[in-house]
Amino acid sequence: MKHLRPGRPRRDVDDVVRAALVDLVRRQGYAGTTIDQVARAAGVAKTTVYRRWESKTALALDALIDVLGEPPVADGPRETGLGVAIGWLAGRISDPDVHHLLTALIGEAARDAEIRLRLRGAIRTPFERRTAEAWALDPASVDLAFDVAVGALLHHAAMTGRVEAATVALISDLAVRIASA
Amino acid sequence: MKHLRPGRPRRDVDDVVRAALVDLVRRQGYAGTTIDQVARAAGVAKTTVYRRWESKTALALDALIDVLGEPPVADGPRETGLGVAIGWLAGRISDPDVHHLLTALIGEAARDAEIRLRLRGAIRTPFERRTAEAWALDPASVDLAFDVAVGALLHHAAMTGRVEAATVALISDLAVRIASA
Amino acid sequence: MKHLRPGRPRRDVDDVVRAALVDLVRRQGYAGTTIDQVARAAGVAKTTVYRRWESKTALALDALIDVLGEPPVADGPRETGLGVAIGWLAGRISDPDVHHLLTALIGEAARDAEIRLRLRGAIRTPFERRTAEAWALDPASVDLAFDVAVGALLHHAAMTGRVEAATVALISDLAVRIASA
Amino acid sequence: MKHLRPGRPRRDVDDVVRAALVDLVRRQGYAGTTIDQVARAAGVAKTTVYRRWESKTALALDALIDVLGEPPVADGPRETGLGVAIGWLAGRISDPDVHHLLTALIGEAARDAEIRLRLRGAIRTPFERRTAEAWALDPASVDLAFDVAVGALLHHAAMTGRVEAATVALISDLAVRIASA
DNA sequence: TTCTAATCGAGACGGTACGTCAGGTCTTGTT
DNA sequence: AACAAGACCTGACGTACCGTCTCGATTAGAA
Repeated sequence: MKHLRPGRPRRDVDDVVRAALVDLVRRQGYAGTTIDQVARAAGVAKTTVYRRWESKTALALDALIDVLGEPPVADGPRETGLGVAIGWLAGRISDPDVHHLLTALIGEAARDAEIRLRLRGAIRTPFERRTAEAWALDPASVDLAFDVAVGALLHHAAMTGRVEAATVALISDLAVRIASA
Repeated sequence: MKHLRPGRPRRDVDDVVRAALVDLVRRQGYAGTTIDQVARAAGVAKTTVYRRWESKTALALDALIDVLGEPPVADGPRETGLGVAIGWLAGRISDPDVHHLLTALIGEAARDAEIRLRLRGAIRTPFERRTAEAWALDPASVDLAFDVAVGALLHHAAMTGRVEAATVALISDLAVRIASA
Repeated sequence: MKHLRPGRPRRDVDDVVRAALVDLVRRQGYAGTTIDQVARAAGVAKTTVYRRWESKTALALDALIDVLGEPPVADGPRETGLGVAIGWLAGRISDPDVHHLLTALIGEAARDAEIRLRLRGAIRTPFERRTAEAWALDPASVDLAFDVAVGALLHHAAMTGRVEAATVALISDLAVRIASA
Repeated sequence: MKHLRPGRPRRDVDDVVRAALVDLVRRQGYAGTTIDQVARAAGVAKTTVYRRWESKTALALDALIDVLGEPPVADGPRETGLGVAIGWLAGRISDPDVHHLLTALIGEAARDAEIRLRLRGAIRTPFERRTAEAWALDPASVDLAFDVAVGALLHHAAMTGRVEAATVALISDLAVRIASA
C-alpha cells in the first residue's frame, strides 16, 4: 500500500527543484532567477513547479527551510547548550545561500503579512520554542537574542557582502548573554 | 545671474517625487509600487523622474536618506551623547517608512555591490564616522553596535510587522554598551 | 463466447462522448470546448476519450458524421429524388449543431491535407457517389451543386448566425437545377 | 501640424505586421502562427502588436481586409459591370492568402457574434451596398449571390485545397445570374 | 526679437518574466 | 486489456513593469 491518492503519483522532484533554485540564486541573485530557469535546471516543466508551489516566493521559502536545516538537539548544561544552539544559527546565517534567500524573503515579507507569518513560523518560532523549553528561559529574552543574532549578522552580510568568523563569534556570544539574562 | 546652465531650468519637484514614493511604498510595499504610479502621484512625467534618478533603486535610496533625516549633533559627555545618537537611530528605524525602504534596499544590495556601497556610504559610514570621532571610540566597536542596533530592529520589524518602544529602548541600551566597550 | 479480444471489454460510451461534445460545442463553440470538459460531461476519463479518438479533431469529425445522419434512400424519378436528397442535405446544414462543427472542421482542414481528405471522404464523397449513381448524373455537375448548396448555406450561417427556411429552399432549388444541368 | 495627439508618435508598422501575419499564415496556417513569431518577423515587440490589436483574431481580420483589397469601381452597363464586380470577388477568394484567413476567421465567428459582425461589416456589407446601388438591384438577390459566390468557392477550396480558374468562372456566372434575377 | 538649449508632459517602444491554460501522453492502482 | 484519476511536457497566451526613446510645447538667457 504505497499510494493513498488515485492517479499518477507525483515525480519525486521537490528536492531537485529546491536545489536548483538555491543554486541559481547563489549565482544570479533572487530577482535575477526565473522560474523557467529553475524548471529547466531541475529537468522539469514550469507547470510542474507551479503545481507544487503557488508562487516563486513560496518555493523560495520552502528552499530556505530546506537549506537551513535542523538545529542540533538541545541538551547539556545551559551555558554550553545555549552556545551550541545560537552558534549553529549564526553559522547557518553566515552561509551565503541562507542569507541571500532570507534577505530576499524578508523584502517580500514587508508587504505581505501572510509571508511574514510563514517565514516566522518556519524559522523563528520553532527555534525559540525549542530553546526556551530546553533551559526554561524567559521567552522575551530569547526573542531578543534571536533578533540580535539573526538581524545583526544579516545586516552585516548585506552591508559588507560577507561574514567573517570573528563577527559570528562576537555576535553569538552577545546573543548567548542576552538569552541567559 | 540666476541659472548657471542654459536652457529651461528644472522644475523643483525632487521633494514631491520622493514624498510620493514614500507614500506609495507605505501603502503598497516597494515591489508593488510602480514608477508610473510615483510619477502620476507627483504630478510629473515618468521622464522627469528618470532625468533625476537613474533607476527606481536610486530614487528609493534618495528617498530613504531624506526620510531618515540628520542625526542630532554629537556633543555632551560620552554616555549621554552616545545614548542620544543611538537612540535617535533606533527611533528612526522604528518608523515604518524607514524600515520598509531600508529592507527593500537591502534586498537589492544583496545582489549588487554598487548598491551595497552606496547604501553603506549613505547611512552607516557617516553615522559611524561622526560618532567615533566625537568620543574617540574604537571603530570596530561602533561597527558592531551599528549592526546590532539596525539589524536587530529591522529584523524584529520584518518578523512582527511593527516595533514597540520597549524593544527600541532595549536594543538601544545594548548597542550603547557595545559601542562603549 | 462474448468478447473476441482478451481483457476487460470497452465500455459502450462512444455515443455519450460524441453527444457531450456536440452539446458543449453548441453552448461554447468548438475552440472553447475542452477535452477535459467533454470527458467530465460524459462521465468518462480523458484517457478513455483518447483511446477511441486520436485527437479532438477526430472526435469532432466523428461527432459530425453522427449528428449529420444518413441521407434518405435515393429512388423515385429524377426531379423528385434529387430534390429530396439535396433538400435533406440543406436541411441538415441549417441545424446549428451541424454547421458549427462543420465550420470548425473546415477551419482545421485548411492547414491539414489529411483532415481535408477525411472530411471529404466522410461527407462529400458518399453523398455525391450515391446521388450521381442513382440518376446517372454528370459527376462534375454534382460536385458543383454540392459546393453551392453546402458552401452557400454554411457561409450564410456564419455571416448571419442562423439560416431561415426560405434561404434553405432557395439554395436547394438552385443546387437541384445545377445538378440536373 | 502633423500630430494631433501628444506623446511619441507610433511607429508606422501596421502594414509590416499585417504582412508578417499573412506571410506566416501562408506557410504555417493560422493556428500554427504565433503572435511572438509575427512580432519577430515584423521587427517589433509583442507588446507593440497588442497595443494596436486586442487579439490575434483582430489582427487577422485587419490583415484580411488589407489583403482583400478594394473592389473595382462599379460602372458600365449592368451585365458587364456586375460580371466585373463578382469576378473580382471570386478571384480574390481563390487567392490562398484570402481564403485561408477567411476560413480561419469564419471558424472564430461561429462562437462570437462580435467577430461575426465585424467580419460581415468589413466584407459583405460594403460589397453589397456598392453593387446594389450601382445597378439598382434587389438587395436580397445580391445577398444570395454573395453567399453563393463566396461560400461555394470557399468550400471548394477547403475540400480540394485549391481553386481552378474554370471553377471560378463557373461560379461567377452563376452568381451574376442570381444577382440579376 | 529672434535664437539656442535644456526641460517638460505624453505616451509608444523593446525586453523580459509572470502565472495560466489546453492538447495530448504517461503512470499508477483497480476492475 | 480497459478504466478513473491525475501528473506530466510542451508551447502559446495576454499582462505587467522597467528603463529608453521620440515627439511637440515650454521656458529661460543670450544674441
